[in-house]
Amino acid sequence: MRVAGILLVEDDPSVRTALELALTRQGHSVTSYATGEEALDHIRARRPEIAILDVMLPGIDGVEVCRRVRKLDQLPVILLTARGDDLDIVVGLEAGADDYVVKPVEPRVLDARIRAILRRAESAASDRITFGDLVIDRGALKVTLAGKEIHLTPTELRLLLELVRHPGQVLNRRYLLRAVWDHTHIADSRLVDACVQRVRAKIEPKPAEPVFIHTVRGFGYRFSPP
Amino acid sequence: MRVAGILLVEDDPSVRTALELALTRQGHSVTSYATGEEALDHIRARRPEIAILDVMLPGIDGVEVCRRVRKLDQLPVILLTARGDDLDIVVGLEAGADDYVVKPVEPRVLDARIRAILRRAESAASDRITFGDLVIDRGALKVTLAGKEIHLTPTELRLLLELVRHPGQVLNRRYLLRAVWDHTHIADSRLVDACVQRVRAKIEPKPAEPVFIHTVRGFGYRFSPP
DNA sequence: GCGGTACGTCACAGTTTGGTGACACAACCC
DNA sequence: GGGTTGTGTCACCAAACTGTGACGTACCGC
Repeated sequence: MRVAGILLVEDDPSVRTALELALTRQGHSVTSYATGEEALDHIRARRPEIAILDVMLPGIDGVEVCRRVRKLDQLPVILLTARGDDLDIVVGLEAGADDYVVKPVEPRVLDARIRAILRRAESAASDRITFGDLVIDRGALKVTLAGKEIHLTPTELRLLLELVRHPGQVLNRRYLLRAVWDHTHIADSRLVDACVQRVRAKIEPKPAEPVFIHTVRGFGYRFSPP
Repeated sequence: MRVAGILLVEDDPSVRTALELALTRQGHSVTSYATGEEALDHIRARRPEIAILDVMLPGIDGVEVCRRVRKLDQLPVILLTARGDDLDIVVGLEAGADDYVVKPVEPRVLDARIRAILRRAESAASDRITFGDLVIDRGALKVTLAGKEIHLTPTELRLLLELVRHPGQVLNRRYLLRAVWDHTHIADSRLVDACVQRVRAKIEPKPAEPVFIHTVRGFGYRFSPP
């Protein structure tokens, strides 16, 4: 299961690569940078779910990135450092970090800490569902594909949500007409098909070979993640 | 500065006393117990702000207390242990703990971790919220934009507060009518829209391209910081 | 390959929706 | 009372959305 969009900032290429690999193996989707400046740009542009910042960075350091992020946002932050100095920990946490982890760290432990923080951060926040690159936020009514927000019209969104509510199930047109359009419509209308097509055009990388919304000839449509 | 009602559970009397003393010195108000059973009773009865649980306890251990607490509540939990085993950490965090601290711990560090967790837990409950340039002071009922105070009428303020209470969530008009106007109004009234426009006119730098209050066509409005 | 059926595609006009400014009225305060 | 402020409503407009039907295409059993 893919979980979070993680921003990793670490200037040492070998550590960065190792952590990125480890986190990816844990099922996270990771983007990494070597500098604080890039990280801040990424945060503003892409809104990751959590940031893991090395404290020692050239230019803007991790603690400073953390401080600036805190002015904008509730983005959870984990600080990462080679030094386990108590004062560093206190300063880091005072800067607004949610956790402070001393390198070297076991990937399992880092993963558990990430999940603990995300659990806390998101418990009050919206419920979102992730299918590979596709993220559907039912609270914010936002759909993103590979981090890019997709605009769906109300009907399209209702249709997608209805399909997603029953992953793997085939939903026939009559059912969808009642659930999404809530009227007992003319049975043989191209309405559902047209709407499915519109949704596909927006969320399917290749609409002709859909990976999310599959046609089940003679029955209806099935949403199943790739 | 206001501090927390902390529940401390630790069976070793000398450690318990030392921690209690240290945390009290940091300005916290601490209640301590030696067993998990007592802790659960206290949590149910007294609703502390945060629990610090030793993992090794006679009877119900800290991890189990944590698990049970999590079924009830969002109460923040820090697990405390003499063992720094990776597996323990993972298990503890998976049980729902917000942090995992290995003894012996510097009081300053424990304090910083407590504050970091409370900061996040209380950010939703705090009196002042900042979204970029926009500062909303729920205690003083004052709104400032880039340092300049904005005058909002009572209804406008209630609407803004309601939206801000659910950042990122789409709130529909019916909900807002009940929450802000508290009457089950005529369903198709432009009341909400008009009020949103008025708030926008005051807090949005460019009301035509709002950055705080977004329209979600067909559903309602969403407050999300820029 | 063929006929028949089911589904995909498309453009467009009618409809819906929300933004906007004006306005009436109530409440409130000198 | 007279002015001021706050609030709900309305009419109008632009923009966005959506159902529809015609037509093209894929699929299936034979």
